[in-house]
Amino acid sequence: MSHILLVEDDSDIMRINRTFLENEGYTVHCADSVQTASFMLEECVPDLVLLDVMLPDGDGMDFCKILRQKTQAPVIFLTARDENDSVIMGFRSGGDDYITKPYDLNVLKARIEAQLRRNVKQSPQHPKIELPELTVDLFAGAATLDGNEYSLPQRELQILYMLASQIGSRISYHDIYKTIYGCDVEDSKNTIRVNISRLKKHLNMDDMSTYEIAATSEGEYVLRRVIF
Amino acid sequence: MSHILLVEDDSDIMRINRTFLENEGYTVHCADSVQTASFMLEECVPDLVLLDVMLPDGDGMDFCKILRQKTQAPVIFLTARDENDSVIMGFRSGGDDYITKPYDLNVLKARIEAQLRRNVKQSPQHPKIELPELTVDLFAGAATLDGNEYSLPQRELQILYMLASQIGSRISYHDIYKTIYGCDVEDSKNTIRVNISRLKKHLNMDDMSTYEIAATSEGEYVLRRVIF
DNA sequence: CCCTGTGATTACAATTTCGTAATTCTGTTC
DNA sequence: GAACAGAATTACGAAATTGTAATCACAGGG
Repeated sequence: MSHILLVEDDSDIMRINRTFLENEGYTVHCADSVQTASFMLEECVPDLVLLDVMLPDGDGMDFCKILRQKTQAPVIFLTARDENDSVIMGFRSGGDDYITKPYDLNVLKARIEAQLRRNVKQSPQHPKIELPELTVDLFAGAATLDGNEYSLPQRELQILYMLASQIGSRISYHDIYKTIYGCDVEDSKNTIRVNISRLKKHLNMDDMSTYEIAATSEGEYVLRRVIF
Repeated sequence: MSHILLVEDDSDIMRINRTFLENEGYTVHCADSVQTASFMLEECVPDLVLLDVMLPDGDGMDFCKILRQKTQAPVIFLTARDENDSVIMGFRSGGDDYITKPYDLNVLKARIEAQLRRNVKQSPQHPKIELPELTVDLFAGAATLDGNEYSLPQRELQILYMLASQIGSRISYHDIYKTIYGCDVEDSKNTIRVNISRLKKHLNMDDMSTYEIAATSEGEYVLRRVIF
């Protein structure tokens, strides 16, 4: 279940919140000052932070900025102030929500759930190139062609990625080599040639494939969609 | 230099354009019908297409849609019509510009250059995670930590990518294994552990690094920014 | 102080990766 | 057809990758 870091200097409020949240199934870590909270951050890893704005040894908003460098966990400010300026400052310092005291515990619960929901739905969507019948997934190190998936070694994947990201335009040996290796060498052609050959074999590219890698007479390669 | 595919059925206009463009240093491929143009596409790989809307054997806009599946080269329509509907149709079918006859050759040149410029500036920007003092580049297969660049093997890169994309939140062995291998196995812990150990070594992670990979007592890992 | 369990690291070996070089293929010119 | 050039593929071996298993480190409990 989710871990919540509760930063609050009023011991009554802390106790009430803690009990309530623990009953809801959360693991609660408590701190009553900026210093303690900073220390706790080293120990626990919160999924969400409930942060009082007024703390004995500092401002919750300043703490929020520091916290933001460590985690992207949502921060909900708890405060007595409800002036617009304060709210704006809260959001500006990286807060995700702002609840003014006194508040209903079920409202608190609902807002916590909303924040946690938002955070999980930000599911990892890896960068991918998706063309009809061809995809290139850098994270997975794999590509699909005509419905089949093939995992590819780095060099081949890099080349395919470059070609696919500029489908239909010519890319020189030179450019490919430079992009992949960072520099250029006299005899870069052969290396690229060999790797493209390997790529084609790995992908089972043949006359029936939807795509072909064609070479121009000027030392360039093109990925092209074959239309029958 | 750039290759231009010129599709135009009026032989006078074609000749004039061709001569002019070749003098400007372009390589020009000519076609006088949709069929010829389709055929030429198999031979040449244009960087830009000049397309007459009215062709003897079909509509330039239909051809444009076909062409779009093969290449993202910019398409400039050349036409006598200048009704709004036609212009809109042209853009809708995938065109990038629309020039009405008669036109000044230098205007044509300027528009061609503008399109080609737009296309090169779309330079390849690889997907990257960039945090302060830490970057992860899936394309290059490398990461930087505290100013030093390290190239990483796939497994370690995948793990670092997952951790970095959710800095400060806990990720279970389970999740990591499932994301990387697609399935989950009974004894997934060890594999992940070993790879994280290797990752730390590759990155020269120590007490002085800006980031640390911490394990929780619940079988999870967290990437955290260390604040001194 | 010795177990013991768990996490971290190291060792090892099968496999993969990948640049270089050799060979084959293909089209062009004479 | 021979000769050639350049492209494509194959061959090869050094190096890297990576899952598994063994070992080490270390805290908690008897």
